[in-house]
Amino acid sequence: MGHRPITLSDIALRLNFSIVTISKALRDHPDISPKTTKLVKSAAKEMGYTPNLMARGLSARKSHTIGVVVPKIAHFFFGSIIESIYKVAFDNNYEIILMVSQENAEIEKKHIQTLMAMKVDGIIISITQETKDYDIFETVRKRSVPLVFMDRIPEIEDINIVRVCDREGAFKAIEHAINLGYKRIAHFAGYDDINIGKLRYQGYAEAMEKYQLPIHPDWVVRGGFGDKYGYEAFMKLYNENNLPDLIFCVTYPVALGVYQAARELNIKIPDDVDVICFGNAKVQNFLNPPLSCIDQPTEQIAERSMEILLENINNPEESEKREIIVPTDLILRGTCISYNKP
Amino acid sequence: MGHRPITLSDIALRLNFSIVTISKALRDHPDISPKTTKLVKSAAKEMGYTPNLMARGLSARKSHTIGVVVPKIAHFFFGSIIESIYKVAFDNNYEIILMVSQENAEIEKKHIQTLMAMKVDGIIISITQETKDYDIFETVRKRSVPLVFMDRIPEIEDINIVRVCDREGAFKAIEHAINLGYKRIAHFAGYDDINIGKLRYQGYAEAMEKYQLPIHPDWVVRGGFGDKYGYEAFMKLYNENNLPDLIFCVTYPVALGVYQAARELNIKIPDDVDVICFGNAKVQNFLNPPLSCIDQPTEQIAERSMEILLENINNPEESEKREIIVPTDLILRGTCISYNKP
DNA sequence: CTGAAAGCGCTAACAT
DNA sequence: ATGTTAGCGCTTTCAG
Repeated sequence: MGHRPITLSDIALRLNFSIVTISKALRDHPDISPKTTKLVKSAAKEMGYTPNLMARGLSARKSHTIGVVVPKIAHFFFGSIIESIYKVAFDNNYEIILMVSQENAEIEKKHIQTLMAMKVDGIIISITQETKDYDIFETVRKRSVPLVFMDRIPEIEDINIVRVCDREGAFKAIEHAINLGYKRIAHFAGYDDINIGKLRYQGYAEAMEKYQLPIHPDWVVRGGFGDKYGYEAFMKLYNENNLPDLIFCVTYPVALGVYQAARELNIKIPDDVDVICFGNAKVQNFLNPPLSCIDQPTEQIAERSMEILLENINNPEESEKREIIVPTDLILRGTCISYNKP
Repeated sequence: MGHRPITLSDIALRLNFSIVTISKALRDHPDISPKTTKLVKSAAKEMGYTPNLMARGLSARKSHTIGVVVPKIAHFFFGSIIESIYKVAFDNNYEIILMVSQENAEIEKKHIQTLMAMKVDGIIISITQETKDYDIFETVRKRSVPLVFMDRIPEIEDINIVRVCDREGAFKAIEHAINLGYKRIAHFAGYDDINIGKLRYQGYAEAMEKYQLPIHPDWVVRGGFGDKYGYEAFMKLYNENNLPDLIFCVTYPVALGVYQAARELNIKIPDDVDVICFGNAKVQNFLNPPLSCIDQPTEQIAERSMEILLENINNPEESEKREIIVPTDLILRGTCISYNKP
């Protein structure tokens, strides 16, 4: 069965034109007369022609393909971002080559190399939590492959960045809580050697300082970004008999861990301990009580990243680097909406 | 500053070998002496050589690339499957080209065409809810591109299939509930013109019949697979004053909608109405009460799909089609674990 | 408007 | 063990 795929040459033979004419006609090149163009296109369709994108890319030195590297994918934040990136790419006639680094810096490096080997026209990346060696990004720059960092940003100079305003988002949330009447506010803070961990803590700290509230050191619990860590952190404070009135979680999985621990300990949210977190996910609506949060507009992050990348692809010269900071929104649901502590 | 990428020819020039020798050495071809191989490899590394995968693919007629098409991605089930597919691909030195059809049959068709144009070595697909026209799959077959259908299966003959045993999974869940003492069991059933909708209903119906329980027609509510539909279906039964003792939801988002409606109506789960659903997601652990479900082992689905596809890629001749049915597990958490109705 | 020539970077056959 | 020849399918000059 496996008929050899139809090529330009097949169409050329059939129509008694040269390969070049066929190639041009198919791409609506102004050289070719409308009549010929029409003829060629209909023949191509009839014969079931599909262009060979590898050949086209090799010849044209342009793959019309964008590489995207993210740490994981079965996660609401990245899942939404990726979905939006795909939409923008589709609208702009680009294909996406998605790579998943699995939070592993080695794999990440390999993926970037593969993407360059595939001759993608540009790369969007959210780095892993453990990425410390930034040489590979230097290599990318040397090869002049346009590059945009998204959300998880390394500390290097002169790069394109799209991120949420973590500091301000955290600040707004804590200020809101303080205005409600909260004073005893803890922060489950992740690590501080990654930008989101550091900046969210800063926002928290600034708000506390502005209203002259003490930051109890035991209430800034570090350790991770997942539900397990949220669970353990809550248990720790509980066992130390040191529960605060409100917990600000660095990510929503951390808040999930808090919900779980609270349920097991029969501690009521929001009455006994209230919760708010950074990061929005649809499922927060279905928790009991629905979880309030600082929303990171994934669609905007994706769109702006693609926008800058496409700009860089189309103007390889004008290489002024951009830093886009997307604003956050406070989304109030069933937590952190009133203060009713003794 | 955009140095032209290093090619085989650059290395050949430097080492005074022919291009072919370099090419072979880099791929550990037995023709080449170990000494030369070593020399070439170190030179390549030093010069920062990266192979051009488009050129290699064009020449070798093999892209070492697999196309994957799914309806969506920011969804736990597909997200997990994709993540596993990426892992298997990585271990087997294949790259994944992921396409998202957004539940749109037109886009799906375009994606499949693009994948063929990119000369992927094979395709794994989960079709959209609205895919009715199966011509494109015939085209894929004609071009002898290996193809595996995963989870969402069209009704055509002689294809590779990997899916969960929906019927049996549903049956097991309902049987479990009946053994607990449940009799008044409703089913929020999605649509029945897609395999998962039809088969899950069948499992439900068979269990009810086996234990000679009546299927109240009003209790089989059709309409969709999302949380909105779950919410509305619950509200409908409530307004009709016709709530059952247990609701079996066709997907977990439907169950989320039920949780939301119940909370708003102040109806207690599992005491007033109990719930179980098809489909597992981590977040179910964090609901109150934690939601029991029929687990679809995403890792296995992904692994088996890749396995069959790779088999087909490596033995293009032996084209006997396979149908893999992956077993489900009943995962009991905080719902559907006891019967305590009046 | 059309086409002939050259080459993108690589690999597979066939020498040597 | 190494090299020569011939493409893969397409696009980009450049001539007609």
